[in-house]
Amino acid sequence: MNMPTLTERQKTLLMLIIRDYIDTAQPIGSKRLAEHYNINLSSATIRNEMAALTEMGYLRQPHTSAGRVPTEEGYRYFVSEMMHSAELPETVQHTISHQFYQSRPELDQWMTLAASILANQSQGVSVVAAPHVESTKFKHVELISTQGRQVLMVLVMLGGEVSQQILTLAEPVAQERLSGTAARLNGLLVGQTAQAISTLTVRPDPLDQDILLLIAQDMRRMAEKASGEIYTDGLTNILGEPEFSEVDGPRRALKIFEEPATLQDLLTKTTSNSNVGALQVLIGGEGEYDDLRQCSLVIARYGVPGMATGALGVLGPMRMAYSRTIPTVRFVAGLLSDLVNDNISGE
Amino acid sequence: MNMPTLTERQKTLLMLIIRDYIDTAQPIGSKRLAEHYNINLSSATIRNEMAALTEMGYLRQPHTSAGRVPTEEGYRYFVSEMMHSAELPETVQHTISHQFYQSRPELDQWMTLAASILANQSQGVSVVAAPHVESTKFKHVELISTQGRQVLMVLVMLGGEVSQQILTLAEPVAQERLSGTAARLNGLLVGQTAQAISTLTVRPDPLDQDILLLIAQDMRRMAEKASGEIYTDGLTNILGEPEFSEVDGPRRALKIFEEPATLQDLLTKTTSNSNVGALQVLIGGEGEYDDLRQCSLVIARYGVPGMATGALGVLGPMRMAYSRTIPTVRFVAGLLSDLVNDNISGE
DNA sequence: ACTGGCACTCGCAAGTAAGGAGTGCTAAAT
DNA sequence: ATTTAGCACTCCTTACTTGCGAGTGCCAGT
Repeated sequence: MNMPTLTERQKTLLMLIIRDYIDTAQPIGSKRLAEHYNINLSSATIRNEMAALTEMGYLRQPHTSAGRVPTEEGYRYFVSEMMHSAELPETVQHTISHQFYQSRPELDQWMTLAASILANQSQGVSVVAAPHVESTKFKHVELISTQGRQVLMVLVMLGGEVSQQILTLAEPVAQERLSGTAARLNGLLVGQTAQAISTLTVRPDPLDQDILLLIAQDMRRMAEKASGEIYTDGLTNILGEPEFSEVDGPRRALKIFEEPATLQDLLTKTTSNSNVGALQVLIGGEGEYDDLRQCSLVIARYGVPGMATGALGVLGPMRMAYSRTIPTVRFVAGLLSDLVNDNISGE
Repeated sequence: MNMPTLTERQKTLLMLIIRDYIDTAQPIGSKRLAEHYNINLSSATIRNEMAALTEMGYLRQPHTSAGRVPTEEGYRYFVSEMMHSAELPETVQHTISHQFYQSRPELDQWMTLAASILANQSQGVSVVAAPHVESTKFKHVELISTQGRQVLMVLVMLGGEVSQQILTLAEPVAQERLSGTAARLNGLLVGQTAQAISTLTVRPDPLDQDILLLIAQDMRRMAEKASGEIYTDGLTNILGEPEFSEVDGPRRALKIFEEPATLQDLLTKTTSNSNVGALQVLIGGEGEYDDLRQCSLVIARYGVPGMATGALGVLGPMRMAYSRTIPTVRFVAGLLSDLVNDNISGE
């Protein structure tokens, strides 16, 4: 795979071909190209250039005498060229922002909305992973006797997340004793991680130790759960695409969405080494993900590094509308970052 | 559509044909039938009976000279005949129960598990709607000052559900005053519905009234949200079915799953007039749901009537494995009913 | 360096023919 | 009266041709 420089003309031609192919899903011929776009070139010249581009690995012929189709390498070139120039129209930006700021200020509302917007704008399948709080730190615990041996435990984290759980104790405990335990633990645990908490020993009341362990356990569970929440939308969008109607390609691609673990893994792994705000485009599974061979994935990480980050992206056919998808993903990622940021600093 | 009685032989034949068609997805001919199953009849006799069954509307010929295929009416007969006899094998029952009782005792775990089991057993798409608490009644409120003007409000319902929310007040309020408000409201509101609460007026502290309104609002929101949660699994199962690979049938059917509102509507409407435990089979959309024309839906309501009920079901091609799906849906519905029941009475 | 022209390739659509599965009907057999 | 064997008929399926056209590569001319 050599990487020679393209002449300006070859570049223009390549971009045209790919754009056209993305629209029509059909091999692009030299004649068609010469007629539809007013480049002052004859089909013969274009043929020569096409031959060169094919030689270089950017284009491919489905069969001896058919038009050209972009290769994965071709798409990569296309994307890298287009990446910086693409911006979402201002009106669209406003519409999207508006939707976010007028929705209820709750995480799952935002996630659902983000998934919906991504799917609609890109006409692909969207995936949004809820922000994962990177260091869950204790802030406050409250113990409330509700009925008999049952106690409601409310746990507040430094990030602002709250978890509640109903405990069933071995024997009834009076509210005063519970309050004492809570007060002592609050004094002791502020700012600690689950890890640290589980190694502590506390004295006066044996109940304290029990509750402490439950707190550590619940904090670990939260960390797990928060990172597991995945929102998705637009599953039906890609079913209509021609490349999916033939073989069982869609099954293999959609299978990924049925296994949250795999998906989660994919999102975190591919974006873990990239910064928030940076955007990554995986074309054709990049040789690693076999189930995504015919697909492309545009993903980005969002959130506040070191505090809470998540990932979001769009899956589509390799022939996806990158020029629409990429700016949308970037914009929504930025928006969510802002929201997460507001949320953390505000609470 | 006349509804004549079938002879015993016609009945046997019809059942055989449908069962075979469900397996093979191909029109069933008289010869094949005579050879594969050892009924002591010649193909000619079978042909006569088939003609009769066709006449009565239970079978259909795709074209003049092809085998027979069941009509919707045929499937209905099949289902109604099979309904009572079908039981899930004990070993399977145990396996499933086991999975439930060893999972974490949380609602969303159960829902996910139920969806997963239904999808796997039936090889269709499963839908599980979380139980909707029919009368959300107040039990307890707790107000905890966390930081500055921010207050954590924890709301416990009679059914055992808990909701927490962070309020931002106009000005900082001391914990003592919050506790006073909480105590007064707790005394006043126990057992009341959101509806009733929102009409009350409370005196001593103006803060009381504000909090009261927030409580009512939060209770209404909870009621909404609880009924909206839908879990689904096995979306890719039906993509492999031959009836979906041709036209855009799958798109139309799967579209339903993209709009939670529609789905919710379908589940509640079709099961609202049936008792918990009763099972309903919708074949071919029953003329009402156009998007489901080629599909069947097996649904059941579960839970404790008057307290909390939900719905669950399986969507598949009309040619679905009813003999497996129906008992599974029934069994899982029963299981979830027990779990909901335990949950309500236990807390 | 570009373009017009030309021979060539090969997929695609339409048309044709053979094959076969399945049917309905009739007449004979039980 | 019911079942069965036989037969003519229908019409889908498959395979095989054939012609067309889009597209190509290359060469010679501008």
